[in-house]
Amino acid sequence: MRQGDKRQKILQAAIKVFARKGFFNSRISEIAKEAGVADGTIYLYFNNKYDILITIFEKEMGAIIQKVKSELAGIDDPRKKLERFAYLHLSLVEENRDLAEVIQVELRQSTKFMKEYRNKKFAEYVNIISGIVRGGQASGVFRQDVMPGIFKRAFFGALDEMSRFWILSPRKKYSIATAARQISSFFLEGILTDEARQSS
Amino acid sequence: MRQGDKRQKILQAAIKVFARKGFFNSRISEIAKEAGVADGTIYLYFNNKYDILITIFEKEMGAIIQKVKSELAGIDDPRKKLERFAYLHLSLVEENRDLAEVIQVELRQSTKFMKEYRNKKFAEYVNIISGIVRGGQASGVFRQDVMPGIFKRAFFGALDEMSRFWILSPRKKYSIATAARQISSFFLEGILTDEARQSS
Amino acid sequence: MRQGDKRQKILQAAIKVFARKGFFNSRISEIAKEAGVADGTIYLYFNNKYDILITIFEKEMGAIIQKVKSELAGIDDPRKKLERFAYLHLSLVEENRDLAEVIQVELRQSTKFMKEYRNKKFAEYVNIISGIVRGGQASGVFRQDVMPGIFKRAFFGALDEMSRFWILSPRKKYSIATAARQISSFFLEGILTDEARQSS
Amino acid sequence: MRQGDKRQKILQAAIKVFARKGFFNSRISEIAKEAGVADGTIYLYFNNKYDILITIFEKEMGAIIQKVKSELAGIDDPRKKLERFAYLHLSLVEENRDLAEVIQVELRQSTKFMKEYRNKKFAEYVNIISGIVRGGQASGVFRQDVMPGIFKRAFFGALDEMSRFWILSPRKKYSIATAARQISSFFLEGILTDEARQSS
DNA sequence: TATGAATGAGGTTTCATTCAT
DNA sequence: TATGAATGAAACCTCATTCAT
Repeated sequence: MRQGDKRQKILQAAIKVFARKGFFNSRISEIAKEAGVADGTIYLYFNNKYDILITIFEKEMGAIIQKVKSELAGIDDPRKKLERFAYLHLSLVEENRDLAEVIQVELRQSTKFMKEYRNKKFAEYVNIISGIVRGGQASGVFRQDVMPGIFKRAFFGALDEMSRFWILSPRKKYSIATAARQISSFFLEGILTDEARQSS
Repeated sequence: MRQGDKRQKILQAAIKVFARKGFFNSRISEIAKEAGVADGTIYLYFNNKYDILITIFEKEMGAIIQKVKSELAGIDDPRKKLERFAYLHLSLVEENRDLAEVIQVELRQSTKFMKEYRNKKFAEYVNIISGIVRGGQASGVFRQDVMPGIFKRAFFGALDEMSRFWILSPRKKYSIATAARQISSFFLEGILTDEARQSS
Repeated sequence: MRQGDKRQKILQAAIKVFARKGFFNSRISEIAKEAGVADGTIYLYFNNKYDILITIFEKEMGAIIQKVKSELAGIDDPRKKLERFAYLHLSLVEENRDLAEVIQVELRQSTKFMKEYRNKKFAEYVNIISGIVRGGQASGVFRQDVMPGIFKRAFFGALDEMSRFWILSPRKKYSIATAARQISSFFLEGILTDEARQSS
Repeated sequence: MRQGDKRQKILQAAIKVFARKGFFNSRISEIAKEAGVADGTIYLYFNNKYDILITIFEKEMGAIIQKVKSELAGIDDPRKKLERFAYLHLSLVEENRDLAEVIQVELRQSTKFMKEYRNKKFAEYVNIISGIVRGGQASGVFRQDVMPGIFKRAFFGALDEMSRFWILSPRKKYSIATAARQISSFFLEGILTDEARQSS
């Protein structure tokens, strides 16, 4: 067996089980069974149950960040970048439902996770958004009074809530593309009609 | 002791403890201690630990919905309504940090909570937003192509993520009013400059 | 309310509940409810849960012994006495199913009950049987080699097992009279045919 | 350690503890200690406390039935069979006091045990007796008017009550052989003197 | 006497983790 | 490396009993 093959199997199994049951309701024995290894084997690769969770987050978030950054690198227009980010985020959630559920739940799960662990990967991901905003402000496409630190959270939150909805509901009313376009349009142009805009 | 006084004490204690430790890491004995009652007393008022959580959510969400609805009733302009909603949401979080944390965590906590319990209260809260949007569309202030079902999630998600940030970070860079104004401005007007808007 | 009225109510309720659930699975609160009194009231009349059980046994066994003794007093023939005892025993069980169940279960329940409590009432009851035997031996009706100490247990055991069966099975195949006659005939005449008897 | 060795140890320990304290007053921790295993280990072999009790009953009754049946197979005369059964029963009780106590107590313990669990093993055991009776009736040794269904209970009850007495009293007045002979003689020949028999 | 809310000791059971093989 | 039987700490919850009213 290839080095790390078993480790990978355990991580995949954990994602499945954590997504299905939640971290606290998941049993090490269940992960072991799902991974096809013995309970004890897990402790050869991970320090404890919580360590598996952290590892999933670190590893997968790293991959996601890589992917999103490289995809966005080829786009110049900040507007397109934002819309693309929205599409990528929702697509990734769609393609990795289990992982998405784990990250979503555990991201809030324990204060411990968020407070102690001072989530660098998460910050890096969200900072892609503020980077886009700053770029757009520099090129005069985005308003100067937009505070990137607020925007990044608002934009991420919007996408994240949409994702949660999709994870919970088996069938979607809207396509990913539609949702991504709608959400970016909210943030880019707002929801006012032209008349309303002029009158304000 | 007044009827219900002890029940109330237990609920307040639970909010504190759940916020501090998370639901699964909270111990009944700790809640009892915090409430100044015996462990067993808790079971005179609640069926089990989970029942406490549900009760907190139901009760407090109910109160919040009441408050928000009545506050918004006095406002006509949909734009103001939206901004006011943002402000109220962030204020409520600020004023009830522990409760906010519990609701935030538990809202995602267990799939169980969200799937089984079919969160009516939560839906009711979020639907306040879509109601505002529909009102604005009817009066021609908001664009017709805005999908209220997507908007409500995006707007709530934005506020919610902002709240999470505030709950986790002891000190805020921005005032509530600033954040509320920024976020509503994103959604109302977008972040494009006038030039960018015209060129698009 | 008459003195002792409430005490009586509690005892009756306890018999019902103990019979239904068994001593250990019975709750004081359930007895209280069945008796129509408050939980605390029970402790005005009894020291503890176990005390209720003991009291039931003492009290009811006393009454039964009285009744059986007085009924048998009018019979001379030891054979008739034995058969009458059997009939009375089975009838009493039939008429007081709940009580019978409680006594039967608790008679074996805890060694505690039997060992510590050195069941005088029970001994007195069983000794009615050995009394009959000794009487019969004195009058030459019963064989001299019969050991009354063994006989009393065998006879009581036979009736008791029959009762248990009846308590457990809702419908009886045999009438009480039939069973009483059969059982006494076993003990009086045995089950051998005349041929078998002569050949032995 | 041999497979099942630990399971066996737990069962033996449980028999000891149940006999000493009764089922409800026995603590899992006590059984574990007696068996020399950790509390949790018990749950690797049994679902719960009650399951241990059931297992003891099933397993041991099965063994007893085997033993008694095979011993009786070598005897032809129904009279001898009956006497032998009595002797075996009392001997088994004598040799397995703890087990006997557990079975005796739990056999009556909870209605649950008797009603829900539909005691097949127990029925099988008692039916050995009715089998003997029917055999004896077929060969003309036992009277035709004897109802085997009543007899089996009467005979078993007699032995069982005798056993209970022995379990409770440390020292026996009579030998097992004596008791077995007396009891079978009651049932075979009755207790009437020849004169009384002829006069009746 | 009567109440019933409150107590809190304690038991069953679970499950992350260990370690001998 | 891998196993999985064994561990044992610890938590939820029950319920007999108390006591202020």
